[in-house]
Amino acid sequence: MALTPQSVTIQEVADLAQVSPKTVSRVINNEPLVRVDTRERILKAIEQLNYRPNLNARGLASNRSFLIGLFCDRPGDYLSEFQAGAIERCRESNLHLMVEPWDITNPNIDSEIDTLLGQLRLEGAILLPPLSDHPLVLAKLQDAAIPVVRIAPKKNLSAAPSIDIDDYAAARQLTAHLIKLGHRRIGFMLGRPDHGATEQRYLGFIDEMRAHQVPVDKDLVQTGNFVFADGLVCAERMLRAALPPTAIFASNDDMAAAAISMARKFGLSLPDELSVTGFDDAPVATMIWPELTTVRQPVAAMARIAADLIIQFEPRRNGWPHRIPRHLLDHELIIRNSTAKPVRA
Amino acid sequence: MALTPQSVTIQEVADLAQVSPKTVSRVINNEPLVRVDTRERILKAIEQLNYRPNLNARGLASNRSFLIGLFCDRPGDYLSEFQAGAIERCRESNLHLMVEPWDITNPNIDSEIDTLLGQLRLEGAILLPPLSDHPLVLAKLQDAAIPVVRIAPKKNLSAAPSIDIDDYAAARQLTAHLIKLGHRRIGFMLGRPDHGATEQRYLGFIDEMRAHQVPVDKDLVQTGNFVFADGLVCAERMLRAALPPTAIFASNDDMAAAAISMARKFGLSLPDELSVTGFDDAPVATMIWPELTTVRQPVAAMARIAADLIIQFEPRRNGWPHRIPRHLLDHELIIRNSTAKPVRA
DNA sequence: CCCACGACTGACAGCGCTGACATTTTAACG
DNA sequence: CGTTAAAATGTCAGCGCTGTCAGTCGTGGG
Repeated sequence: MALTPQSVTIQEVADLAQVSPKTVSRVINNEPLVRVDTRERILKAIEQLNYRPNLNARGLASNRSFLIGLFCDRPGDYLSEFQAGAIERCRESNLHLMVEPWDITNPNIDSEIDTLLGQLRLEGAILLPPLSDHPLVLAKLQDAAIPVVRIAPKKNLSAAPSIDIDDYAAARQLTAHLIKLGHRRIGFMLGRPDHGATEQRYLGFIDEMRAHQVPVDKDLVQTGNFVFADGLVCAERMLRAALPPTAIFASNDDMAAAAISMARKFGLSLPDELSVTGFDDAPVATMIWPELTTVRQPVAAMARIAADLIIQFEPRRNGWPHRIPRHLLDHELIIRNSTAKPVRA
Repeated sequence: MALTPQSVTIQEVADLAQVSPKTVSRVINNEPLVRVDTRERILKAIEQLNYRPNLNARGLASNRSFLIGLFCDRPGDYLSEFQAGAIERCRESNLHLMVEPWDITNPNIDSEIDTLLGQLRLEGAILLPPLSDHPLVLAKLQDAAIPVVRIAPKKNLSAAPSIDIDDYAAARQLTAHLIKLGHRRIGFMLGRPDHGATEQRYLGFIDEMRAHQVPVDKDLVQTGNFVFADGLVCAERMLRAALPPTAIFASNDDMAAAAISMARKFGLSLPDELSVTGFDDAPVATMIWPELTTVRQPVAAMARIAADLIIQFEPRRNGWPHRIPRHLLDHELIIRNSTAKPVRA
């Protein structure tokens, strides 16, 4: 009946530990009336078999769900656009969205994923970067036969469909915009190295610079990890350079905001003495002055498609309905007033 | 066995529609081989009995979960601090967080909640404003005997525990800070009227002003609904006034950012010609210049406590472990450089 | 030595639903 | 009108676990 190979059940644990399933159940639920040595024997069996109780069965028998709802109004400060898009699509099909943050630096991620996947049979998983490229996570999900959608992945580590925008093309456009304005010394702030977008945006920048025969000064390429604080440091280094840039291409809006903040500390008048471009069109893009020239990603749409792909997935055929492994969505170049012609000294 | 009164089952629907449970199941799952009139009869029965299939049973029988995981790295742009805190606590107890946004202007919220609660038996629900005060939501959850924790609620509509900071006291402190700097004309931007914090922050402002015998000009009190765009409008109105303020108390950081943005358009030098205070210490607070004087809320801690309360809840006794209905957490006044002594003309 | 009693464990049914398969009905056609 | 296949519906077991309640075991007191 099961679509997947039978996972370990309470009965198997009971057999191994030479007790009844009920006693195993007692241990699982931390009930008191179990002798210490019995409990230990059972615990050992659980460990040995790598047993994870099935939440549906537990829930059905005991009338629980093991789920907590976080109720809120429409997405605002608290909820990201992405979640909102995914949740909306889930609702249409009577599904629910479970958010599972994972610290990729955690060495236990392995067993934690086992626990999650062992407990409940997810309909699918949407992977945000940098998890889109995490080999272990991808492997585990594949083993569990859980359909996966990767958002903005780096490599083709998996046959799973991916969704992203053409970061490379967008970066070229943004760079072209700066060059067209007359900039020749342009600094670049890289994002987190484990995000796929980081490389694409950089390549787009480089290629467009080359195409216009504008030299790229390696001193003006710095890693800001998509973080405001790091962006501050990058910007400071660039502005202190012997020949400071007249424009900075930051790989996201937070770092762009940092560049603007730092430029202000240097007493520069914006955007005349320094043009800055961001990426993402985050809320901050229009909350600062000058407002950021940036690239808007259709984040909610990406999320919706991701959820939709999972919902459309045909488990029987073990296949995706449309054989489009790679969805490239349109981005939009948004020119605001953080970019202008450079003033010549 | 059930802790709650037996809910409607597929059998009851089958009886009413004079078919077998299996056929009802076919309708639920949108299987094709059901005659149109049979389908309609069943649909009518479902409607009439207000039947909602039990997800645990469905999942157990068909080896599914009806849950989609959204996998991501540690909370950043996409994930709010609040969620992160709640999820962390849930993990410790092997629970999962399901995010359920609800549009309170949606007239169908009633039946949507029914659907959700009918489908799965939530362990508990955390209500964020303005849902913390939504009478219908509160009533439904109470009927379903689902423990509720209300975040920053407005009224005592419910016996459920609540968690918040002392918005009133914090607003008084912030106001005192401005008055101490020498401000006498202070504008105030109200938040969304349906948030409990809105009133408390305003009252704190008013009372502190009165305590120092500083008059409050009604023209300088405007509603910005916690939104940047509205804040822009408010700020413009205030700055256009015959006697513009020397300081603006914005009820959150987004609106404070708007005030700063607008002040810049008016050519004011900040913070000398206009002091601005925010509230929340949102990311934007330190991404703009001048950085915002604001109040930091322990958001993650609040979330953690909320989840913890639900986990600690004793369903058998139908009671909360510690009889502390109202948790007041400490806030922190953060003075940055968006506030300064007013320059006198 | 027996009994009572508490500590511990097991037997068993059933939570609500669906998969596999059996059976009945309907439609199609000569 | 009979035959046949397809369509529509039903039967039944069982998903994996826990609640209830009925044991079993060991210990201390009489």
